[in-house]
Amino acid sequence: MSEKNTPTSAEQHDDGLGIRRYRQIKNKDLVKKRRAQILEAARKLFTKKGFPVTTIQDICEESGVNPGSLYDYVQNKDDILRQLFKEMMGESSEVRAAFVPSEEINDLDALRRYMRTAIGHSWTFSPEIISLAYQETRFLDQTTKQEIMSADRELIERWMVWIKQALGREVDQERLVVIASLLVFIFAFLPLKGWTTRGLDQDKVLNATVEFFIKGLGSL
Amino acid sequence: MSEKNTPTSAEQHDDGLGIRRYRQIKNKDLVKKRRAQILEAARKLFTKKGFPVTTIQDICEESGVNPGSLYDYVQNKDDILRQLFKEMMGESSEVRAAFVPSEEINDLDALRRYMRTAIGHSWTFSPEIISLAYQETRFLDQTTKQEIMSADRELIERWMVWIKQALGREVDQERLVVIASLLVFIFAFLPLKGWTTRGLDQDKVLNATVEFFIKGLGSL
DNA sequence: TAATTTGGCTGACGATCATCAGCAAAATAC
DNA sequence: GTATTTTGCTGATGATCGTCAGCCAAATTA
Repeated sequence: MSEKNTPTSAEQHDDGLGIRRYRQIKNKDLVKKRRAQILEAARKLFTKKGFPVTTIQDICEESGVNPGSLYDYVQNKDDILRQLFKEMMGESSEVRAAFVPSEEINDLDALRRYMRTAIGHSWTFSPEIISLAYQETRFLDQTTKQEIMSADRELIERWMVWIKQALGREVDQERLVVIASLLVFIFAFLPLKGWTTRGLDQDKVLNATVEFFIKGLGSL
Repeated sequence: MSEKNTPTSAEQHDDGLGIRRYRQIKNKDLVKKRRAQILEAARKLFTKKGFPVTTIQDICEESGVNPGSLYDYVQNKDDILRQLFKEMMGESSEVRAAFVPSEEINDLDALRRYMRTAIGHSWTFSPEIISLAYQETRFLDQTTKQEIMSADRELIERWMVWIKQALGREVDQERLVVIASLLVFIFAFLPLKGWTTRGLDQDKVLNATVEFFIKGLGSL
């Protein structure tokens, strides 16, 4: 990633929070608070401008943390992106857990209801996070990248199960994969193209999308 | 965009090809050739690494053009991205023109056939170009960005017409917009997520996608 | 209140990058 | 074969950015 500008610093300590520097901040609550500030600002900026063009100074201005202090709370710029993803992954798997359908999905109506909740949720909750996840992935290390990919895959598999349950019959597996992929894909990417649906109200888009998908299942 | 590192150069000329420098290359064929080299290399690199992290040196290495010479053929780094888009837009509108359906789309079968051609084509032809178009848009100036957006919009409108013709009846306009948008969206973005469909052969994905869409039209 | 610790912040270092001036080499003209 | 134009390329310039050492103030402790 950014191999540049990495002077070697002598006398580093490890505070168990992942920060390495010649001194450590003792007040853990403060560390948490500042780190949260930094990540929040970074999320906003990375989303808007992208990781590489966002400067540490930008982050400092947006978060109110002084450039001199910033390195007391995060390891380096790359670390900020990594932390952000950790947070997101945790968040979104929590969310996903919370959004395991509250009812058994045994018919199309149940599927429809759940789909509406799930899509609606993913659209309103984290448009920018998702955009971040898919656009800035390339700047992450291999492991984090793979985590994201497997999360995606897992989600696809869940939808395959739900769809099959809703239809209540055996279906062509290969087609099922494709459709479930399209579904997850739409979830993730529509926020990115907010301008596509500009002028239409969210609710109508949501309805149209859900009905379209339900009908589309007829191809299975 | 990159407001940095822009020393003012005295005594500039304009060669009518958009290059401004203290001297101009006389051999127009050479200019064309070198520029093509540069753009080809840039396309490859921007696609793989992204615009901001690709350095001029990278482009020089990949293209074989010397860093000292490069500025004889393009204005600056931003210009390279802009040129690339111009090229792509020209290319793709040519392609789109060529792919105006060869037959009247008066029923679902004709639509199905055309959809297969169009999607298949857009998937095989320019996965990386499309990725470029959508991921690096934010680094372009407002005008170029708007060009792209309106090309997209235009395409959506065409599909709205074709779909309506295929169905041969009046349909809910708002839903139609959504579906056409989804279609164009899928066109553009699936190549990006090549890994989604990894392990499945293109042809099956294509079939499943088309059939899914055709069935989905039932929601109109 | 004095001594000590802890955190905020100024200023600087080293690295990289885009850009280009000026010279060497090649090509062309004479 | 010399003179002149045209292109290739070395080397430098200015700007920015990530990173951090070290000084100062505030807070805590004694």
